[in-house]
Amino acid sequence: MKHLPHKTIERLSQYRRALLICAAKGKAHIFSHEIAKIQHITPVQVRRDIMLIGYTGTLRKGYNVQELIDLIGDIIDTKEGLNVAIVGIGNLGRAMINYFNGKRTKLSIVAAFDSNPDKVERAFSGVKCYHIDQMGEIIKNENISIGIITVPAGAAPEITEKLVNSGIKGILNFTPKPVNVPSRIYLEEYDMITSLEKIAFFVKTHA
Amino acid sequence: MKHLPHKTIERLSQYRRALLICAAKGKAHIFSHEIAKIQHITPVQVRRDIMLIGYTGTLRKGYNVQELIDLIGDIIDTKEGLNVAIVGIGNLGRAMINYFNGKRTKLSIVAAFDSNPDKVERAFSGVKCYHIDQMGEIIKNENISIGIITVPAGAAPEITEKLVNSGIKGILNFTPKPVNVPSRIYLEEYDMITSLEKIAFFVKTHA
DNA sequence: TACCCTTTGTTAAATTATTAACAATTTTCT
DNA sequence: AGAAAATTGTTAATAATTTAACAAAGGGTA
Ligand SMILES: NC(=O)c1ccc[n+]([C@@H]2O[C@H](COP(=O)([O-])OP(=O)(O)OC[C@H]3O[C@@H](n4cnc5c(N)ncnc54)[C@H](O)[C@@H]3O)[C@@H](O)[C@H]2O)c1
Ligand SMILES: NC(=O)c1ccc[n+]([C@@H]2O[C@H](COP(=O)([O-])OP(=O)(O)OC[C@H]3O[C@@H](n4cnc5c(N)ncnc54)[C@H](O)[C@@H]3O)[C@@H](O)[C@H]2O)c1
Repeated sequence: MKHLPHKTIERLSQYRRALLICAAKGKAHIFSHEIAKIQHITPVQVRRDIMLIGYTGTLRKGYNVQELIDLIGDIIDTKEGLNVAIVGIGNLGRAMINYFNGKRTKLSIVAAFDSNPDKVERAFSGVKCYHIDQMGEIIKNENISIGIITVPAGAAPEITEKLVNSGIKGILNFTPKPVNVPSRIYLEEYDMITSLEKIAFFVKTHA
Repeated sequence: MKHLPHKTIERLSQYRRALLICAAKGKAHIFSHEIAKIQHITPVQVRRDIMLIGYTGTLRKGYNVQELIDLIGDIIDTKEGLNVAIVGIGNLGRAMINYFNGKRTKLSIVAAFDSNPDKVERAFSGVKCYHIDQMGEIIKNENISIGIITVPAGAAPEITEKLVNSGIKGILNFTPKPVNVPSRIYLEEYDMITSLEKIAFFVKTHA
């Protein structure tokens, strides 16, 4: 197994999410076309992705759900797990913490930061909120490697810089303001408006 | 201008978002490399996208910001605009309404739905919340064509079906449960965990 | 004027991603 | 046993996307 395509990594994450649900329902084996149905893709693509990670199913029986979950874990997760911090405990930040909380063992939100004194020193869905000035210290002490940005757009550049200076390795930016990071840092950005506008375009052109 | 690639549509939406900020700052012209810098892509890609939509800049002066905004609008937006509904007024739903509110003229969230009686008949960031049972009626009356799903994952299939039966044209699903829709409906799904796991993978392999 | 620099627009090449095709194997059925 | 059906694994083909290459044009400047 050499270089996994970007898109394959995304799909593996999604397969695992679906597989965990199957496992919870007591399903022991799954066919490529079942995974495909769930993810709205083709069975060939599923088989190809699984081939790329070197896993082999059983003919006419499909893939062993638990084995596949474990293997995807070996690829995506690190042994000790990675710690995550979230900056900005507004509506979106709270939604994210709340959603994430307790979902993953290998990826955990261990700290929150905010500048509003009403929020610091409180816990949100079990995650303690610190003042933004403590960021450098906490990120180092808690060995945090990923930061999620959910502050107002105007504060994004400043927060990004703080995260970078604190030694973060990856950033997920939810503000509509694109931020700049050194190339060693992996940056991912998401904005709902792009998703909606894409839908709008296809609704329009398909009409 | 024939078929615009999927990816180009996404980027056009992002360009416009950035261009609107530039316009607000009073910037009249912009170079391909400036747009590229903001979006973390190459200037060639920007020029190519702009070529595909048939716009032409001025040599050594760049693109006219307002013209480009307008043209992207012509491509993505419909003349009268599209109406959007959001289902599930929890943390995430409120974050989304609040973010979206007042941002776009051509795309507006005109109704919210929830099953919790404490939430119906109230307004959230200016959007009125109706009971889920009124969905069919309101979607037709208000001419809503896009639905955003932010209910608990378990309720996603049922809500999807309701939206489909109400005649919705496009769906943006934020629950971690992939849903099924007829092929005439454009579906977009987003899950933060995929983003985070992708970051985790690249942080791990780049280390 | 002649030359250099910048920046666009476009075609061509390279890369990445998806889909198709099909052999191989196991199970089921007759 | 033999035929039919289902399903995986893999290679080959196709399609989509990005990147490179470069000509053309405008402006600055010696
Ligand atoms: N990408 C998306 O789809 C999407 C959706 C909704 C919102 N958003 C964006 O996410 C961000 C947060 O949205 P929200 O609704 O949670 O906003 P919010 O105003 O509710 O929350 C912002 C939080 O950040 C804190 N904050 C402000 N300045 C800060 C600073 N300098 N340092 C640390 N903390 C600071 C505030 O105290 C507040 O708690 C906004 O930028 C919004 O535009 C993005
Ligand atoms: N994609 C992402 O990145 C992301 C992030 C956070 C949360 N989520 C998901 O988004 C969803 C909402 O998250 P949240 O934190 O806002 O949850 P929440 O519990 O705060 O809100 C859910 C809302 O849906 C309403 N609801 C429940 N059942 C309903 C039904 N049958 N019909 C109509 N309304 C109903 C509830 O009354 C509540 O208001 C969850 O599925 C969560 O997993 C996704």
